[in-house]
Amino acid sequence: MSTASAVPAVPEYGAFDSETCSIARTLALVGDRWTLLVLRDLANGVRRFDDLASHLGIARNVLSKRLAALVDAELAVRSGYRTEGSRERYEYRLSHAGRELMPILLAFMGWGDRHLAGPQGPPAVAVHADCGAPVRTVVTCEAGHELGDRPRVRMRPGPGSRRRQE
Amino acid sequence: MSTASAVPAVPEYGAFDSETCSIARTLALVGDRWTLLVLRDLANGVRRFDDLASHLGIARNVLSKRLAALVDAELAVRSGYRTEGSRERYEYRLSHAGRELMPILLAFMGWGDRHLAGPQGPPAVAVHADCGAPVRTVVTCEAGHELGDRPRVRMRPGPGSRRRQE
DNA sequence: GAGCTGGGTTGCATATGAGAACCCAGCTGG
DNA sequence: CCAGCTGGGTTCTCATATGCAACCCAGCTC
Repeated sequence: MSTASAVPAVPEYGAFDSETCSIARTLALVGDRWTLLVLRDLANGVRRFDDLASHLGIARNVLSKRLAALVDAELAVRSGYRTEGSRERYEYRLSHAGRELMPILLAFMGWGDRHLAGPQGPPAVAVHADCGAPVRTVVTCEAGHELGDRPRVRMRPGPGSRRRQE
Repeated sequence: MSTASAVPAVPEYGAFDSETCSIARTLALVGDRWTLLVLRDLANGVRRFDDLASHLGIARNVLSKRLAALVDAELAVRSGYRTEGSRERYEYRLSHAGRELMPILLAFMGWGDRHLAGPQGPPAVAVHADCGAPVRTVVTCEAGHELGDRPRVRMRPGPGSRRRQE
């Protein structure tokens, strides 16, 4: 059963705690089946409960929980608004932290465009709001190299690393 | 209930099908609570069932299904290997397409580093395997602009776009 | 005062996940 | 030549999450 695996297969990496990892921590916030899609729609200006529910096809109770979790995590902000001749209603928008998730969404989009688009091409194109040119995510290193589609990357323990128990 | 919402709140965007979207399609493959973590570990060289199960803390039946799905989607490859004095065993590695998911993982990591790392700093640092310098993901446009942490992006329908039914 | 609309909550059926036990093939040691 | 170990799973049961439909409520218009 290899419990503690005295000699782990990948010593440098395997010895570190899986949950103490920025990927795992971020996924704990937004890594379920719906949250990233909710964020996508919020990023695209869909702000109202019913519009989100109907555009996403998500169950309303689930949407309710997701939105509450996003507000709780301060990735989204719920605020009241009122249009004339109508009582106060509520809407959701991304917070600054939430908007910083955009690169993640764009990375998903880039991969899907390259691997899952049919023969007709990608269903949507993301463009720079200022200049109108298509955008993409690239991986670069601080030495200025661009790492390409299959970046060769190694993980090193950082200052906040924690060894695995047991 | 606003079913078809004759005038959708975000006309240009809301009229398009939510599932016909590269983000949604990619999430359909890798967007559950475990798959991206499995991919992270595969990317870091953990290749064996027991090592994955014990490092991730994932239930073995779930790991089994996730790996089968990854192999099925050709994001991972299962192959036999044998060490001397031992029968044939199996291991999993990323395929080329799977390795191209790295930018997504790095985007998650970058966000978590900035928003969820404790006072001690990030738990791990991703470095360029060739030069050792830390890497990051950036969003750029084809006109050469760098879009920063909260990229201002607009979605336009692409060649493969589909309008929403009903 | 009846009905519409936005923004939800409640209750129930089903699907997915966790956790532990079990299984099987082939090596090795006694 | 059989017991036990190891890697790589499967099977079982139980808990949680999700989907779906129905319902609720407040304020506005008619």
